[in-house]
Amino acid sequence: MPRRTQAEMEVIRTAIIEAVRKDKPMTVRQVFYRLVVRGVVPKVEGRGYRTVARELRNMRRDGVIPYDWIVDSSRTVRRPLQYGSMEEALERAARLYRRNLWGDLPHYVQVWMEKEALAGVAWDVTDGLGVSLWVARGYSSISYLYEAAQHINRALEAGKVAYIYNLGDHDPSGCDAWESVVSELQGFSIDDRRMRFKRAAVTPEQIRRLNLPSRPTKKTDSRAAGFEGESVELDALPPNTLRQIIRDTIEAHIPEYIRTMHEQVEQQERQTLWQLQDYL
DNA sequence: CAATCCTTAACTCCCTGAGA
DNA sequence: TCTCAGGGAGTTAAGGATTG
Repeated sequence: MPRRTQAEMEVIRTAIIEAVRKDKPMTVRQVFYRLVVRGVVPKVEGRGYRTVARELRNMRRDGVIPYDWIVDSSRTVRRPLQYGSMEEALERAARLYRRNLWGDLPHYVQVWMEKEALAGVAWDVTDGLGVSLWVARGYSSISYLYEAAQHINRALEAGKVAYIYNLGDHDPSGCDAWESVVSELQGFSIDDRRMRFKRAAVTPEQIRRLNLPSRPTKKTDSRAAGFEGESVELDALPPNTLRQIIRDTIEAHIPEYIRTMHEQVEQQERQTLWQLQDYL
């Protein structure tokens, strides 16, 4: 494959700016997928992802794209949490106070995502509904699965039924990676009869109903044998549709009156925390 | 039966060779 | 000739097929 001409690169750069301006802040991979869906770059590492990643870096260095339009969610800072005063600590506690919505519900819910790129999109929803979000990053690690299983087991011990939902690509590796999460979590479970696993996206039904853009299934994928049809990226789902799917999935476990009551109690308790400052 | 290679995701730096 | 697109290789965690 010959290298691209400057004119061709200019087309890519224009598409990048357009995509980022519309959906910022985004990860590099999100931008890459946007361009793949639009057919601007191929879905290959070398001439696709890497080109987008490099151009994004250059454009940020050149000041064409602001640094805070692009986020790197794969690297985090560990920094000490410190307060200037007790008032400050109380203020923070009041602001961040969250009452456990699930305490009185008979179900426990976990959401699993295949890739980090869309965790930011999903987090808004899962966080708001008090549900943990687990990002496997392709195939999960045994350590991560064990940790998730500890949370599930605590819920099972409390007599709850655990619902574990998955969002991932509809491709051989994506489906297989989820299968492996299911079997590992079952293996760690103290009672796998009270566990329910469900793929929330991408499902063949969603591909048909939402007319999602597909790509040919990679024949080189060692798991391609036996996989039916075209592959569809989770990224092919519009962000708002993805959020709605997650919201609907979780809210199915929360009766409306419980939620209303919960919000009222939480508000009162937060108020109490604010008032504690008067005693300092 | 163990080693090797390819697959998933998200990033980076370094170097080569083709386009300007 | 010189710049820059793209390939190679690297970090972490895995599974599966093939090779020796």
